[in-house]
Amino acid sequence: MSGSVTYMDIKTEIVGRIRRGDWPLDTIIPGEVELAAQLGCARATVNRALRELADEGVVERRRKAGTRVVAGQNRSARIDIPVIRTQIEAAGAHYRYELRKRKIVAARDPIRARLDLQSDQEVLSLECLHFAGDAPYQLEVRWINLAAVPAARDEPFEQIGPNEWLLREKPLTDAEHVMSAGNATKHQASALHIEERDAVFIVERRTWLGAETITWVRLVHVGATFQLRSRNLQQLETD
Amino acid sequence: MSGSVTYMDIKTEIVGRIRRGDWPLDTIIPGEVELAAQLGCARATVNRALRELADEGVVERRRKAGTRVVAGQNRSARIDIPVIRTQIEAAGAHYRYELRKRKIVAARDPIRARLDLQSDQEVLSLECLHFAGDAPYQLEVRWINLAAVPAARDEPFEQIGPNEWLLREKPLTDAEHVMSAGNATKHQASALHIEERDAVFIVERRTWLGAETITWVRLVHVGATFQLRSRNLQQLETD
DNA sequence: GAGTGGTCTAGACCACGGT
DNA sequence: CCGTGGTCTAGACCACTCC
Repeated sequence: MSGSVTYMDIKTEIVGRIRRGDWPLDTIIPGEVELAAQLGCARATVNRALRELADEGVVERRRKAGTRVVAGQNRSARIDIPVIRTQIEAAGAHYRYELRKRKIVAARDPIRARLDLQSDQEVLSLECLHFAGDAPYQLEVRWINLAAVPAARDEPFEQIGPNEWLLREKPLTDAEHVMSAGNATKHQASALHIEERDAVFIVERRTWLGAETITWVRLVHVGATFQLRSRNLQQLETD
Repeated sequence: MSGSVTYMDIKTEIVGRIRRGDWPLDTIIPGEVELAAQLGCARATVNRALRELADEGVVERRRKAGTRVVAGQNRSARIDIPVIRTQIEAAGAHYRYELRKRKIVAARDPIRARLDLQSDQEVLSLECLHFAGDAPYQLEVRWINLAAVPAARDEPFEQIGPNEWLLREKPLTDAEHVMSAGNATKHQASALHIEERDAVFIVERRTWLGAETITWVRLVHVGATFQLRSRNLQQLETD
């Protein structure tokens, strides 16, 4: 019996064959039934291995057509957008939060579109600053859809940031992130204690609960000190 | 029998319960066996649903301890780093490639460390420019580990960019991306036809084949026109 | 129409990790 | 120790899609 063949074994074996050149790009690899026979395991095990490889972008699968090698074509990466307090404290710095603005307004056009609102519904407009030690780290400009999150109307956001508050109060089902670079505006520069036109790294996030848009936020970071990292490990055995 | 319960049904149901507040943050939800009984399906089906939810960061699983709700804590997003030609052509623009520099050198320190080289091994240093129509779109500065990719020594890279060439020639098992914002250096500004200190969006990528580092590349984009997007859909039914 | 992946099931054994 | 998740199996039926 000698221990079963695991789905990890199969992934390693298949990536190995691709790597060795046995299965060049665009090759249609053998079907699940045949692989199961070759490798001496159940089809379900092969299926799990191939499903994960497809998920990682190594192969592409289509019914009837089979499984095709596309390794490397789809450069997809998984990034973690850090929770600000966690990130700052992980770096060993003291985290401080400051509310700069809090105002209930009728949604005008750029915001109305982003929150997907029909009429001039009320939204909560917030501006906050997050510090790492004494240095400003992130400027947060946020709009919250009050129709979706009525409880936000009574929350002062003086002790707790809207990010953490929303995480606690409101589950979410869906998120969109847009990352870009920009030159600091006068306003951003003065808030972040940098020079005007210094580079800033901007993350814009929209979140939904079902079909309802909850919030839109622009997170502005000092470009010189901020990075997003991703590492996709295949966890292959050494050979 | 009324059609089986699918793992998707289970995911929807569980996210629904979390959303409705039945299972607040940090709740330990029922075990697989019990859920299978409740929902009328096999344990394997529940397992698949929970495994995927864990993968998406909605819950956290530990043997013996059970499955805990952590929804929203881990903001992870999947982004696709576009293949430059595809991206430009998808936008309806003409793609043009230009080689600006090609040189074989002994790896000095910043590069040696990035490529994880032991001694002063030879590396291929390249600089290329990618155009969308007439406008420079991306400046590519790349080093290739010649020990790992000897064939690159004989490739002129005049007709084909190193990105596309490497994708064809060399599989990869692992990739790391670092994204940041910066102010254009004089060199970058002149290459990209922008002003010095204009914001640039920088993606740095390292790739590996097994334990061997293949290449390190810095991709510099005009900040005002470049974005990375991600959208994590939960694909829940409307309710 | 027929072949391939997509999924469910029922049962089994294993491995990790709280107690 | 022993409960929980982690995985494998063997078999079955279904759904998509290419021919």
